[in-house]
Amino acid sequence: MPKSVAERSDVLPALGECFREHGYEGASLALIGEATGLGKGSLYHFFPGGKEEMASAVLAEIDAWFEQYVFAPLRETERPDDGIAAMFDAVETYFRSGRRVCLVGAFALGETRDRFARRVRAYFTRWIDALRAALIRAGRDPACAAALSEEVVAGIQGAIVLARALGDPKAFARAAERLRRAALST
Amino acid sequence: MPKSVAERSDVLPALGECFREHGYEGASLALIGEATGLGKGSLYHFFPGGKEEMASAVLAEIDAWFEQYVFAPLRETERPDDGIAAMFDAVETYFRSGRRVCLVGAFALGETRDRFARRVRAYFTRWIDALRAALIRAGRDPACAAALSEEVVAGIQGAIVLARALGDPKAFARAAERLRRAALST
DNA sequence: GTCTATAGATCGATAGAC
DNA sequence: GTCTATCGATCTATAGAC
Repeated sequence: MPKSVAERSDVLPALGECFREHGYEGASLALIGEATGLGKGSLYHFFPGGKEEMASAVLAEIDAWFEQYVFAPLRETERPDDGIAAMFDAVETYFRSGRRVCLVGAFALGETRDRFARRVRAYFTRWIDALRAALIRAGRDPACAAALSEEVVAGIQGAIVLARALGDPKAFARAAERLRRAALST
Repeated sequence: MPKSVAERSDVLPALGECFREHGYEGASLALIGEATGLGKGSLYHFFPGGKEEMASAVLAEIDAWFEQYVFAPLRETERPDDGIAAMFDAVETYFRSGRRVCLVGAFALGETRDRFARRVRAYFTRWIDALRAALIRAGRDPACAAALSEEVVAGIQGAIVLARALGDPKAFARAAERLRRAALST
């Protein structure tokens, strides 16, 4: 009996890991099929647009995850410091202390930057905007909040690069801790 | 008359830009031939190891460039603050305000991380070590210098990611200016 | 040293049986 | 919905003429 997948969203996690692991160009349909356990026929049934639609769906899911666990807490938590703390908790878990790359950041740096430029820009814009608003609610003046929000988001991306380059997850943890203190010390 | 290239080092700049532009997997030999103006025959004459040797040679050249214009000034400039300022000047020029990606960082994030892992790690280790030593010479205590050197190098990488993602070179400039002040304010 | 031609493998994508 | 078979294109790499 052939295995059946209820919805295409069921394969998105494996799809995401495959793109994270091999990059957009490097993630061949053979590797994707291996990672998802699906043949090409099934993959094209779920994603008629092929690999580009697969990557786009993964980016949309990442967007939704960050919206729920990072951006929304920043915007909606009553005490802004709680939202900021929740952001760091979520981010440190999500990126597994730098062992897991940020697919959006990797797409921004890599060969795929033009193909998904709008989605990539929207992700970072919303992150920075939500963090800046929280910092302002926490009592920072707008200019400081704008600079600090960029510093934190860029710092997290840089920490992932560094941790991967050094093969040292602790480098990510150190940077995250430093950024957390900088963001919370009003 | 067929054009002739004196040495393989003559094609390394174009080769580097091609890898920066398209990534390791994305830089096909067709694109590389177009970027360098050389046919496959010539490319394999200079790089018998194929694409992997091409990328390795590019990384070696990048390493040498940073050794000369970034690491050595950090280590050897008499007044450490001058070395640190020279580092920021060189880096801001080299990365063209974030319009040009760091190939080493991109390789660290991307699909190619294992293939060039040693070279990637060595690049970042030497950068951080040289900066940390300069900060200590400038009067910082060792723990602070270690943290700050990681912060600066990761911050630069993150600033490149962010500037590319937002399509806004000013985001790189702002981050570089902030990091420069943090590194120089003893 | 540079080129063209091409091998052999793999790519993304499609067709059609079940 | 899932599979296998297969298409044409493209890939890396090689061979050999000049």
